[in-house]
Amino acid sequence: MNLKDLSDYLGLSQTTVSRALNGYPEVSEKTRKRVQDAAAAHNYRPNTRAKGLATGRTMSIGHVIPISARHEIVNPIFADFIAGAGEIYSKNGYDMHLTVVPDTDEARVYRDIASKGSVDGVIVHGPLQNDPRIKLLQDLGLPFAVHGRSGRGDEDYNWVDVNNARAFERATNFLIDLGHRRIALLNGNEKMDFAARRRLGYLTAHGARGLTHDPALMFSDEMTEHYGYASVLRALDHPSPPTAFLISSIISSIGARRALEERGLQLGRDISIITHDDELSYLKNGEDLPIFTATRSSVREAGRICAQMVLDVIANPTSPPQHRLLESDLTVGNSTGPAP
Amino acid sequence: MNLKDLSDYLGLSQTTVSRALNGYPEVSEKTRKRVQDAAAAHNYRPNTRAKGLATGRTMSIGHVIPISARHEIVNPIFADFIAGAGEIYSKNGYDMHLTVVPDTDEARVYRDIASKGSVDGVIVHGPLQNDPRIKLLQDLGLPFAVHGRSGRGDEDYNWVDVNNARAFERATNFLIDLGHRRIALLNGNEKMDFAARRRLGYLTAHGARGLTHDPALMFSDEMTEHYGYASVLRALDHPSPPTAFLISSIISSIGARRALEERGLQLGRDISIITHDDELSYLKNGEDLPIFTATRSSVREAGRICAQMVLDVIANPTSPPQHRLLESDLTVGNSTGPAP
DNA sequence: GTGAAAGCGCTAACAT
DNA sequence: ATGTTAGCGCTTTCAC
Repeated sequence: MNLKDLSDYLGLSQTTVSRALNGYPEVSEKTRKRVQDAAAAHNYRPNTRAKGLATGRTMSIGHVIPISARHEIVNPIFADFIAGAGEIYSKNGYDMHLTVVPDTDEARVYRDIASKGSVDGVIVHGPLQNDPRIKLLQDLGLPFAVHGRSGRGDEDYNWVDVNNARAFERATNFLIDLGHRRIALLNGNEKMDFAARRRLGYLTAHGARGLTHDPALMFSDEMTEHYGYASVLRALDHPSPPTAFLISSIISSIGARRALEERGLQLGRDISIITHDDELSYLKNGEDLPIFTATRSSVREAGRICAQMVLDVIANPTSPPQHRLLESDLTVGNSTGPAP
Repeated sequence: MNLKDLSDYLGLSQTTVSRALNGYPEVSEKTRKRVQDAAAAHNYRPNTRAKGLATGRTMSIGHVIPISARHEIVNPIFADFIAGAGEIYSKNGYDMHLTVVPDTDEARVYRDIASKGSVDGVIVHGPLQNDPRIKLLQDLGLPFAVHGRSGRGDEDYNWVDVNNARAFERATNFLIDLGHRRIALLNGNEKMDFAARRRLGYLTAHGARGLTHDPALMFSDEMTEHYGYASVLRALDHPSPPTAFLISSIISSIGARRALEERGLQLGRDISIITHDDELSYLKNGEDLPIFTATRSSVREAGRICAQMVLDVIANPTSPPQHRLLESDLTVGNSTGPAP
């Protein structure tokens, strides 16, 4: 059932039917009602492509997901973010367009997307420090918002980010307050902006307390289970091993726990860990401690905000860039204890 | 740059340019070369919507992701599956179209998708037992493939699934062989087909050994961290607590471990757990044991297979339904030990 | 081997 | 308040 069929059936012109359905005021209420009923009865939906062609808007937003060629991992955070963004899109009649690319030829994909005219805007995932994609998108004139940031010069594009630096500064301080002096950092890949900021927070806390950090206890890589496992073993093999671990991801945390189990170390007694993204933090102690984890639900919220941002830019292309720095909102407390 | 601009520039008709670019044989090689070079130089990409309108194919596949209204969780498995599917799509010039919906109005979304003509086919995620979506899609005549299955009568649609029943049967047997007699099952929501099959495998193993299962040790819900945490605590509070846990998801496994830590139970000594989806299984013991986990990489492979299936159906709509039952391919061994 | 023209399903000026 | 008409950018007959 297309517009022509429907209008033939109703004995009206396509125009009138279209107007009735799209809420134009010049249609008589009686006609509108008749049209709407018929449309509903015949399950009519305007063809998206035709509508897009005619209006010049696609009503869809692109998400480009870079995949490391090296590892078979996709950050699970992504799923929650998508869920949040999806909510906003549905609510506004938008679709979501996903492209999965090897991180090697991302630029090409953006160019494609722009010239194929398949989306009205784009969300950038997993920004690196000084990510070239941002300039590229600006040059292409494609509306976009970034989940995260990309180094300095954050003023001239739209982004939503959590305060990673502060989160890790707080977490580190918390462990220092418990008496820990050797704190290992299992960070993400520090080419990624979020990981660089986390590292910074970790270092800031050390600096403020006059503590020196030990590079041998600082790890950086894609946050797989195996990485968590292997890094913990390496840290423990250090002549002067850490008494606490600060872990960037729940997935790596599993590997880390496995390694600690193997070494017979009991959490909260022999060793402490704090894991970012760990939803369960608040369960163990109800105390109102400072906060530093970005949980699944806050990632989802970030998705909502980010999606809304692109829609805003599309609606009003000349408005100034928007920024949102989210503070995390859960309390500390996973398997942490005083230094042994 | 569109077709008209390009053909004007070349002094050719749109027809010829289109033919040259789409590999039609009647174009002279000289012209073709000239056209291709110009297209590349000007970064020309045919407009997707216009092409779609003209050909009647959208070159895009829809993925509909149901979200529980109740919980803020999205199965992380999804991300890996998407990654695999995305690879296949890119390779074949297809796009991926994502719709996130509250599980309450999924049917409407499928109807929308079908009548809006925005995709050539669909992948069904997270099938329930006797999922009504399958009949709906068959009625709508939309090509589709299911990730997973949907109860009995699996013959008349396309699916890719892992052998969940066998996986859990093996895992249970493995624990029984180690001497465990009280094995708790932390299953997913048993309305979902995969969870029902896992339960079945668990029960089959008990039945074959003449053991009775204790319903008080069998849990079923969405696989959140909190669910893992709470279920383990409940199981341990049982007058006759389990000596082992079989856990359906790595996310719940984290909660479970947290609970065990709190009770001071040491894995592999006081208590055993085996977690489905745990990538690290093979690390601890190199032994060549039977296999039962679906890992991230095999989920990715499932995504590839499933995507290829829809493309096949689209290319050849009359071909008989395809089925692929994947056996899992990693060895046992996470935090398991003999019964204490 | 190349081009003119119709049409995919819709919207939006421009009538009336 | 309703209809006519001309596109949106492409593919595809049909003609030369």
